[in-house]
Amino acid sequence: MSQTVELPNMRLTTQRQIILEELSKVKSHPTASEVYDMVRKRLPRIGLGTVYRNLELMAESGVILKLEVGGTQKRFDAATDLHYHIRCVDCGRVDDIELPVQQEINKIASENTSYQVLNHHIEFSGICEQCSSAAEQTSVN
Amino acid sequence: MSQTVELPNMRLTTQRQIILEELSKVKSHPTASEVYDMVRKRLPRIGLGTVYRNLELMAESGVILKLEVGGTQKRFDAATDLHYHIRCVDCGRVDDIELPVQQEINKIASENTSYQVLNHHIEFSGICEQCSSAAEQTSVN
DNA sequence: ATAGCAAATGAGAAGGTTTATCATTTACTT
DNA sequence: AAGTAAATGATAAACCTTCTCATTTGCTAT
Repeated sequence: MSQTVELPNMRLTTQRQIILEELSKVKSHPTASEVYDMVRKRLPRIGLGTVYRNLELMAESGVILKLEVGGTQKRFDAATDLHYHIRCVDCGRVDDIELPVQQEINKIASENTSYQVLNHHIEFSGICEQCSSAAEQTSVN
Repeated sequence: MSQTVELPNMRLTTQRQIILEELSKVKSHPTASEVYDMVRKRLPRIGLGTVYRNLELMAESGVILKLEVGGTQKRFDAATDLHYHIRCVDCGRVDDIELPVQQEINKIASENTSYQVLNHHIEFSGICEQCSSAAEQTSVN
């Protein structure tokens, strides 16, 4: 069943729908250009600017999540519930990590800064399975 | 007193020394081009590439810290002890935040991922004092 | 001291990601 | 079904970072 998606204050264009659909399909955290590649299979004439514009707009309105994790490119996530991420220092891929959300540390942080604390994100870094086994292969020689 | 700085496997060039000195002077977490501006006051003919190259090299050898926090630019920090950061969502400035380092969560994370966990970083987001009071000014009208 | 050499620099080009511009198209209102 | 503002596609521009290479510089071994 396809549920109607809430896109506040924007028109429901084909492009927007398909961008959101494609992003929702994957569990990875694709970059804008990866989303562009996915969407282009269904809408070959879509412009890269349209993808950027809509990812940005949807992130602003809270429909999706923009991850400003390490690496050069921003990544996007259709799952908006708060969860943490782990990034491979070798290949740059980003995965979710299961870890109870520590909502109480916002409070602790508030007591130690002049900022008005809004949120927090924990990013782990490590080496993913693929890169780990690839490294083993090459070191055995 | 000026202490001799350890720069393993690299020549002690004037440029490197001054880049490190200038970075050590500030408590902020400047971007490469901000470091470039600071250094250029003392070495007007230094190239931007040299600044990037050396910040990268020093980060690799652990002399300084490269922060891959949110926003488009990477930031650098002369303090290499593990500590957390808070970033202003309005102006992008980054400050240290006092918070006991939760080294135990690396272990918890390890039990919930196929990655080999190396490290973690917590980034808070919020609104800094300046932006907060600036917003108050404009809303009172 | 100084000659030799590899490493580092400076200047510029090039690469990659993201944003801006603008004529044309499209979704929505009446 | 017509009108209107928003969105699109194509392209250029902006921006950050990395690369290239001739020249300079720091270091080593005379």
